[in-house]
Amino acid sequence: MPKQHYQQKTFQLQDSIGYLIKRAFGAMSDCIHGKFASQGCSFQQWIVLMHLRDGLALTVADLSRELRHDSGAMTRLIDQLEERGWIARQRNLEDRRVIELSLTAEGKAIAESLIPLTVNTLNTTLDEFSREEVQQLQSLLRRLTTRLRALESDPAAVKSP
Amino acid sequence: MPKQHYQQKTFQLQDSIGYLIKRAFGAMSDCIHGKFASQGCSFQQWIVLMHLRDGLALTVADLSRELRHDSGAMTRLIDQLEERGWIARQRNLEDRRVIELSLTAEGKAIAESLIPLTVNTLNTTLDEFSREEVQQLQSLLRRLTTRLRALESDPAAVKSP
DNA sequence: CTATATTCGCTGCCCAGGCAGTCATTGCCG
DNA sequence: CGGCAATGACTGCCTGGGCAGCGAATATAG
Repeated sequence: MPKQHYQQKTFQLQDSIGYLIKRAFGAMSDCIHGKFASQGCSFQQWIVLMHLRDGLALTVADLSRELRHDSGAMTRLIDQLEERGWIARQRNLEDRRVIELSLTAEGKAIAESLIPLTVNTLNTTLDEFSREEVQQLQSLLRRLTTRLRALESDPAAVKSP
Repeated sequence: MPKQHYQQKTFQLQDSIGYLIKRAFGAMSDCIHGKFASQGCSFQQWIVLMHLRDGLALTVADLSRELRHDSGAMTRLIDQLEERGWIARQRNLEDRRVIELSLTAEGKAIAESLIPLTVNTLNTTLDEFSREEVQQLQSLLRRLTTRLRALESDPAAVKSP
């Protein structure tokens, strides 16, 4: 029997963690997309460039998993970035199914030039929060996500933690 | 000069509050949409029904604002719910631009029958969290959203809080 | 070695949602 | 009263992302 954080009879949408996260996510998206809109590089495109720069992903499949996207959607995103000359495709010779992605010099420059915009936006947004509060929020969000993914992959985990 | 929660030289995407919220939101969406998928009523449709049931919104414009949707998207959502016989449209006689929405008996029954699914999902998800932690998370998310919206509507608020 | 399964990148199709424009109605102000 | 802006609901158009399916390449089983 799980804890009764919410009761059926008194349930209010506005108190739901899901509602609050959706709201925060929406506000955050509006904010950052607005800032990037005038930069000639969308926020999503920048995220891809940063993943490549930091070695978090090397292939289309990597990026799809990281960004929780369909591989088809990712192909089209990569197409755009390649057209702009920011990334290059090269087929892997050892496993010819794989296409290795790499940043061009121009792509790297664009990616790095936009770091301050993101960092400043985050710092400005969190200006009223103490260091401890930010760490609490990070920790709570990480635990929540971990829990949700565990339940998703193994619903039986509810009773045997 | 805002606090330096993040630095440009050491910035890592994985630590960003934005990244963590997006991840949590995605996991939460997957979880709840999966649960609703087999119920013949999508989660979004249920949200609309609940708003009407609880008087949080009475018109298409209300719902658009509440759910941060375009009025066009909302019109189409309402179309579906009307086709299913869960809500009814009636033109307001005092202001003939407005269409008042109301739940049918069937719509109300569907909405209420799905409350336990949502409440149980939330409680199960948050089972490993203490009451204090849930309240902290709610509070932090509310403050974050408030801050983001304030910055959006009045960027000058950065320097004069 | 052959056959089957899996992975990878890609494509066509569909749907949800945002944008802009329309029409009707209402409010405001000279 | 007349003109004009604002609001509400709705519609076509376009984009982005999910889904299913493809062909090529690789891994694994018999």
